[in-house]
Amino acid sequence: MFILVNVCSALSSDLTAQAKIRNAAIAHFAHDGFQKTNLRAIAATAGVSAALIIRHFGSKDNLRSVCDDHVLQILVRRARTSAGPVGVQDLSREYLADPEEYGLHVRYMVRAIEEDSSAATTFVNTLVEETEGLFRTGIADGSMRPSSDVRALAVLNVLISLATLTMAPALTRALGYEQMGLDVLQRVGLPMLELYTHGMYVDDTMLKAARTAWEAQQGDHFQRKDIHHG
Amino acid sequence: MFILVNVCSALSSDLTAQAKIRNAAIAHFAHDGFQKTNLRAIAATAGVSAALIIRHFGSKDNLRSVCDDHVLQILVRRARTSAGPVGVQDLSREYLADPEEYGLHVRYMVRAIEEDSSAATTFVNTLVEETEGLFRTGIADGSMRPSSDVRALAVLNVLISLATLTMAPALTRALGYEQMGLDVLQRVGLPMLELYTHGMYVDDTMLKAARTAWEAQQGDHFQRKDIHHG
DNA sequence: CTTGGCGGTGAACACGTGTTTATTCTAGTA
DNA sequence: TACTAGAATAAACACGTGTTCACCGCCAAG
Repeated sequence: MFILVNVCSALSSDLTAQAKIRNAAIAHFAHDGFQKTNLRAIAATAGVSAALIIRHFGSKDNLRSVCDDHVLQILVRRARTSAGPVGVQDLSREYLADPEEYGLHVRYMVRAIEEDSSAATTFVNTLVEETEGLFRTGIADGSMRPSSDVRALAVLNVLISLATLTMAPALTRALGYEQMGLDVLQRVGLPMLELYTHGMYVDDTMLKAARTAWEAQQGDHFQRKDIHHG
Repeated sequence: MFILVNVCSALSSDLTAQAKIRNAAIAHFAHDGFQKTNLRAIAATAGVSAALIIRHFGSKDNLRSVCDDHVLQILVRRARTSAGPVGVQDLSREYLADPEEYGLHVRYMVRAIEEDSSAATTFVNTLVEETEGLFRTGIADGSMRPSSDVRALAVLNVLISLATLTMAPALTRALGYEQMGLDVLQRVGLPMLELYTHGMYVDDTMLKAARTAWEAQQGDHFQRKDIHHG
């Protein structure tokens, strides 16, 4: 229901059954996540039977990887071409600008990131790559400060941009709004830009302290127990 | 398996069955998420039968809410007492400092945030509140720059801190590391501190542009279609 | 007209999993 | 010892869901 009717425009016409299924699956995965959507719901949205999905895609997992590839291709192409001037919160701005198409794909990727699928890795890497390039040119032409670690800075920025999407509900509520919207985004975007232009500390006490502390720690950091992940 | 053996110390002793089940559930929910863990796995870790879980907690959902309350209580108390000087990446630092106990609870909360449970809202709100208070005193004593919107700045900071946790796998890989660890955290932490002390733009071109653009847009922003969420 | 491939379907199967039920074990008490 | 309340369990149940299977039009080729 809900937004699923919106994408009917993308599947009501004379598309092939495979495309209809794929689009319906993308919509459902983006809206409910991979695990929570069942094949019968996808089938209903696509106007086919559940058996046909298996016939065409073999399994639910394979359907997912096909959707991954499709969304990834679209988003990556879009990320490469539309290298905006800021490049930081483009993602969230475009997300709100065109909820029907772009928003669907971005939401799909957000879900993929949360579930840590392989497509998410490629997507994040592409974003980092583009951002890093943007930063390097910015530093070269003098519009940006030089950084000790451009790569890490790019990662940090992508992280922040994506975080506003993945944690949109919590963020929205924390600011007292009901629904994510342009107002919420501007409310967060302004401090973000302020942070980007002049930071939030008045001097470099913290920075120096951290630098010396970490340099001193370099000798024994390897004897720490590592932490397991996923 | 994996980290679950680590928490055996917390449940192998003479705890009551309810506590054993609760701890086992917290470990499993933190490690695999709510949906992917089944009652029989929790029962096995706790050394009891699946039926006993239902007997004591009524349902899986209720068990979840009990775990939510328990973890929330611990984390909130800890957040309130240990108001560190920086307050920004404390979370991730403590996360790595004590993976066995604190890390488990933080991971639990990260999962709760991803699944957007009600406990996550309370937790995020608490963090934002604490951070905002920290910022206001920092601004008052002159160690921090004044901000046009302290609340939003606090939200932004909590967002960034939590993002490094929720997207730890993607972040780690984007920097070319195998596993999250102190090295990764320092690699991101340094640019973060640099960003916090002097920003990354050399002038306020972007900031001014955004400000004027948004002010001009204030007249017609309400006629945009809103986006639906979750 | 028959035939064979192809897109498509409904019903059934297999299995994981939350929950229920009947039963057993255990400890405290008279 | 006998009894009872509650803790704990194994087995069964209910149900959702991915997948398989037998079958059905339909349409071009012979």
